[in-house]
Formats: sequence, C-alpha cells, structure tokens
Amino acid sequence: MAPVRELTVGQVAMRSGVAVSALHFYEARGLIRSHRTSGNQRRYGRDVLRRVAIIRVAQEVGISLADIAQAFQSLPEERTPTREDWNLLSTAWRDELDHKIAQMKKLRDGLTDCIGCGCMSIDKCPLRNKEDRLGRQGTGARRLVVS
Amino acid sequence: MAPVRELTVGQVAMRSGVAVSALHFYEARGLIRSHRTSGNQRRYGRDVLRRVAIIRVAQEVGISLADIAQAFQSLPEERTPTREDWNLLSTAWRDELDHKIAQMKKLRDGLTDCIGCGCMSIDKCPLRNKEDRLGRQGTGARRLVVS
DNA sequence: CTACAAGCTCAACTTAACTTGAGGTCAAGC
DNA sequence: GCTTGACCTCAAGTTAAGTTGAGCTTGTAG
Repeated sequence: MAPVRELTVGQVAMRSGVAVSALHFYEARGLIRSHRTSGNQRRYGRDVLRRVAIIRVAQEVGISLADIAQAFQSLPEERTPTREDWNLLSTAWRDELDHKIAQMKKLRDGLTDCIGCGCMSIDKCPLRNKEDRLGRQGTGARRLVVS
Repeated sequence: MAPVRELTVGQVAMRSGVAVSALHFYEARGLIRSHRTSGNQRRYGRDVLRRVAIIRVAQEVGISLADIAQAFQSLPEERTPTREDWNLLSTAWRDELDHKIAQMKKLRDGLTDCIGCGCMSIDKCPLRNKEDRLGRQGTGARRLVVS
C-alpha cells in the first residue's frame, strides 16, 4: 500500500484543532510522542490524532493531563494501539466516569434533592461523602486540612 | 421562634468542609455574602451553607466559579432563596450538564465509538463539534486561535 | 484583666495547562 | 541563492482557585 505520510506539528495542529504549543506541551508531558527528522523537526504517526482527540474529550469531562498520561501508560509502546487498546482504557476510567455522571445527573435533576435538604453536614450527606471519597482533582492549591 | 444564630467563618468552614480561606475567597468573588459585626468580623446567615454546598458540587462537575457566580445572580437579593429558587438555577444549567453527561457517557461506553473512527477532523466529528460549541472552560490560558 | 484562639487584611506563593516571545534553524518556491 | 513561512528551544507570563504567612485586632474563658 502507499506509505501513509507522517505528519508535521503544524498538520497535527490543524487536523486536531489544538495549538502547536499545546502539542509541544503534551509531548513534554509524555502524552504523545514523535521522532525527529535529520533537521530536528517533529514527525508524528497517524495515531497521534486519535490520542489528541482522546486527550481533549477526557479533559473536557474533567480528567487531568496527569491522569490521562497515566492511563496512556497502558497503551502498547511499540505498536499502534488498536480499537481494543483504546477500549480497555475507557473501562479503566469507568468508575470515575460513572461517579461523575451520577453527580451531574443529581445536579441537573434539581439541586434541591440533596442540597436543598438539611443534610449538608459533611459527614451525613451522601452527595458530599461521595465527593470526599473521590475528590482530589481540580486546579489550584487544594490542600484539604485532614485534622 | 428562637432566633437562629448566625454563623462565624470558622463555623461555616467546619460545617461545610471548606477552608476559611476559601470562604474569604468565595466572598471576594461574590459567591457568598456576609455582614460584619461591630468588630469587623464576618457573620453568615444559614443559607450560606446551601450556597457553599452547591458551589462544591457544581465545581466537582466542572463548572467554574465564574459561571457559578453568574448563575447565583439569578437568586433573590433580599430574601433567603427557596427550594424553588435553587431549582430554577439547576434548570439554567441543564443544557450544559446534558452535554457533559453525554460526553462522559461516550467516553465511558467505549472511546472507540467516535474517537476510534476516522471522523476526527475537527469540522466533521459530532463529538468535537459539540465540544467547540460549548467549550470555553478549563484552567489556564486557553486562547483559541479563531483565524 | 489578661491570655490565647479565632478573625481580619493584604501580598506572595502554588498548580495545571497552556500561551507568548525572543533568538535561531529548516526547507520549498521563485 | 535567497527569502519566507514553518520549526525548534527555552524562559517567562497568564488564569483559576486557592493556600500560606506576616502583622494586627477581637472576644471569650479563667
């Protein structure tokens, strides 16, 4: 078959919709990989598009780059990941996603359910408890005092 | 009835599970409000607990403080919000939440569905398009080049 | 009345996820 | 063979959401 052309950063950026700088950044974080031409320019295999797409979707639902990187560790090193490989990855996230979906539904189906009731004391409300169980995510300094 | 005691920051922090500094922060961002004692200390009405609970849950599903603040604008100024008030707020978020829930389900039910297929070009994939429609959220500098 | 915990303000630091910019290299067209 | 647009690296800036710390005031329990 005709050899599938490798992609430059610019091409990946265009096709994936993320900035070149972001691709550099993902690479520095170990989320994607490239090899270099003799002139030190990056070249990507086609599977990078899939990776980037997953990164964006996962991010949009609140998974951090660190977690994504960790999940990606499970992908094969020296072989282009198959459909099955990606599927495994999604099941690895299943619990986390299930939890988040539940939270969202709760929020969507009327905040009053749990929040509007009297159960907001941290240790009794099921909603808050779940949050505690699975918390640890979010942007800035989040240093819960465990005292 | 016996007058319901107002709460100090420390009490709110304890009952809501967030740090005092976070409460100060939320107040600076206009998410909660207090009045001051003669000695310049904050005092909160009981509804602050509900507010904080909602803030945390909303945050956990990826709504930014800015968006939460905006949503809170719809709450009545001079009256303690009722169950109905909170419900209205939740319906205001319904679309956004529906979208996110859908994304998560997609991610959970096998990434291969859309991502594993060939439709990753930005303008054709329904997943990516939705993302674009409703994006604008996330932490750092996210300055999409619109060119 | 005097400790001492709890409050207050304000500035500076932190992390995640990028972007921007400066200064220099590569390569494809004319 | 040179120009022009894509690349490269590395350092520094930015935003969100807080935390930490210093220096000072309050209020309550003994």
